[in-house]
Amino acid sequence: MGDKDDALSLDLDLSLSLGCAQNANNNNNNNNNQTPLKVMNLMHNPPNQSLQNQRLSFNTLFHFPDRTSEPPSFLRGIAVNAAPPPSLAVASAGDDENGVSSPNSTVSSVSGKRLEREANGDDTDAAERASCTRGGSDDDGGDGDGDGENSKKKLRLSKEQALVLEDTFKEHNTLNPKQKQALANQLNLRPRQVEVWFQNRRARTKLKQTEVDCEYLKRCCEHLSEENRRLQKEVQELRTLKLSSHLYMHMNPPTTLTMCPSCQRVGVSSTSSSSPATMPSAPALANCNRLGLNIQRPVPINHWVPMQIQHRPFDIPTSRP
DNA sequence: TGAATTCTAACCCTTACGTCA
DNA sequence: GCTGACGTAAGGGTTAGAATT
Repeated sequence: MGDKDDALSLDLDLSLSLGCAQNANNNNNNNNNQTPLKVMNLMHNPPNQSLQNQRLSFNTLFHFPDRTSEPPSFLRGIAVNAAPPPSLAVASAGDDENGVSSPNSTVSSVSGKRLEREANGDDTDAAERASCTRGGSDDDGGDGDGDGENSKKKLRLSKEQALVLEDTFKEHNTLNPKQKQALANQLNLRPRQVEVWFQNRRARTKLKQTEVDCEYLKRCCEHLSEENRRLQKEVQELRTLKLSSHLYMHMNPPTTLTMCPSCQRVGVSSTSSSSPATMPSAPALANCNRLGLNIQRPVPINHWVPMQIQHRPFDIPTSRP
């Protein structure tokens, strides 16, 4: 019974996928666990697509325009934060030159990678850091981290900054360096801060999407389990029918049985004269049909004709958001 | 032209700080 | 005031594609 096996394998495959989905938070770069998002991407993409294509498909999924476009117009001309006091700015710049954390730089130990980054592309980083602020709302002033001691002091973005970042993220979930720099200038932040914010924002989006995907796959699993049960029941019924039809093999094989919907009697439409007396003949049923009841239900009893089990396409139980 | 190397940007996991109940 | 949970900025490592040699 291949159909039964197919149904079972469907069930099994989905269960395996769900198993991966529930380990979504445990994956890392060194293994190839398929998070639900990746699973969903694999459902829509050929399996040999690269990770880069998956990243691109993320943009496609959320209908983001290309990320080389200019910043949205609403960013222009918005002055969110005031510039820091010159003394602070000078002190910060000086600290950075000495490799000491600035009040706004939360770096306690600047990594070589970070130094690389600053030495190469982000040549304006130091200047940006010198001019960036803690944000307009939480300038408590008493933090006392201007000494750049040991621990990394956490910068809290202001509501205005977060709002602009959020709006920008709705436009593009990734930024090219040009956009990043422009946004950083706009918000008086370092490009690195903008970059980190977008990275964390993408992670949050992905986490939420993972949760949604997990729920979706659960529903799919339930749906397929129910379908599996239904198919198994159908297979059992067909087996029973097959067994009972063996009895008719020893009789003169009528071609069809026809049940009169009005009198519920079954007629044999055959030329054989040995039909049971208890069954009405086909002409008798034809009389019933003349009464306006032309609902005949032929019952094929030739069990050697393969039953066509309709494989329905995988219909989604509920609409996804 | 193809291989090796370097650069860059994105991703991921983790850490640590700030806030709040 | 202390504490644990939670949110989030940021550090560090990895990876893949592009650029360069």
